[in-house]
Amino acid sequence: MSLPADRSAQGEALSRAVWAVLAHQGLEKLTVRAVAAAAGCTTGLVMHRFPNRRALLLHARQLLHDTTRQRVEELEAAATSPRAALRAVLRQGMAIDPETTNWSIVWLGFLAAAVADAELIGMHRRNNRAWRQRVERLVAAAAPDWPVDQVGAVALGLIAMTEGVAALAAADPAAYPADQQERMLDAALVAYGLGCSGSGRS
Amino acid sequence: MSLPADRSAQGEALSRAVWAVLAHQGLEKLTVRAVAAAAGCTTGLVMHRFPNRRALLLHARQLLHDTTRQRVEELEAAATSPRAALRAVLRQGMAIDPETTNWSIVWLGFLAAAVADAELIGMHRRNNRAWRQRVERLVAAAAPDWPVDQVGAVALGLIAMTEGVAALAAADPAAYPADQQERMLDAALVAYGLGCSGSGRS
DNA sequence: CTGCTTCGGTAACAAACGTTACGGTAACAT
DNA sequence: ATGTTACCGTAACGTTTGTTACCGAAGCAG
Repeated sequence: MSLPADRSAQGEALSRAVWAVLAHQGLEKLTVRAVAAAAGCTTGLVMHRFPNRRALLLHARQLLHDTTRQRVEELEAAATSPRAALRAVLRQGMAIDPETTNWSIVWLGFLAAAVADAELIGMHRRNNRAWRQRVERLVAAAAPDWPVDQVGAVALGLIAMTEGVAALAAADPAAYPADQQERMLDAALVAYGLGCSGSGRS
Repeated sequence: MSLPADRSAQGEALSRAVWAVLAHQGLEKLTVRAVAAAAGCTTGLVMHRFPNRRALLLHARQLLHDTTRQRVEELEAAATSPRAALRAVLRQGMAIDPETTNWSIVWLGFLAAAVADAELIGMHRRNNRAWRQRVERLVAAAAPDWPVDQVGAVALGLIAMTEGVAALAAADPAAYPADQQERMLDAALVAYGLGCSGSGRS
């Protein structure tokens, strides 16, 4: 496993190593040496690329957000209807395959690390508020005649539900298989009056 | 701050110190010395009460579950109707005051710590599956004529929603005030057809 | 070929960690 | 009063942590 020559690409590779350690070894083992080992280099390279450990974590956190936002925007652009867009965006927030499960674990790790770090918690709040506004916009587009507070309550319910099931499924994949998560999401969308055809529900 | 003389009460006090450190300093600062300082004793007492740090964490984790279960059972017993019981039990799972917010942060910390600890993740799964069965039972009691899979999907949605909003509110209390969480819960219950009178909704 | 800069690995540092060993004190039994 | 036991604070152990300093190799200019 060799690192890329480009400088910013190295920072990205190191951030990916942070995600890998966070997903497989947990926050307590998230040391500079473990990240270096996961990236296939030594601690020297890590400390030459970032001034200290916190800067490495902050970069990895921001890159995680940028990556998910880009993926979400692609999903939203590819959707054929507002309700399909809402469902697709919410769906990727759950833990329905090994990749999204990993992201959920990493997300949990960063959240736990943010408890004692003002900058990390600030990044979380900025990113999460943007995420919330996006879902509110999607809900409003899917139900144009709803009053504002209903849009807010339903969007909050959907956000919390996907975030919560992602955490639960990440911690216990056997008890929360992908199809149960999808049924849960579709049942909620139908109950809220936001069900969309084409999702395979009877 | 003096510790109680009774032996098991000391273990409980130390577990409470674990919660305090986890809530205010985060998982990364959860050291034996920090716990001892929070409990008002030295590391000697901690290591005489528990064989090692992991045993301390495991005890604190189990005590957290036992405490919440007891509180939930009291709420359930005090409810006047199945739907009121469901709502009361779900409500306490959110982060609607400083106390429940603290518990959410502690819960997140244990979940993040469980990533690399087989015993911690086992405890989480046992406890969470019991919690899920309880909510499914409450949903079935609140809607006796539902088929089993609908009970499961709705219960999962409610569990995930409260768990998720607790995490979100714990990380950003200003953006997720208590009344928004309650409105979210009531909107979901009404949408699922589980709304109960007396919750103050118009 | 020689000098200079850039890069990254090696080794070491102080601090903090979990854990262990020891010592002193209080309570109880005899 | 004396021996015994339980209790817990003190101090130290070896290890691991983040961070720093140093050193050799590679690339380029002259």
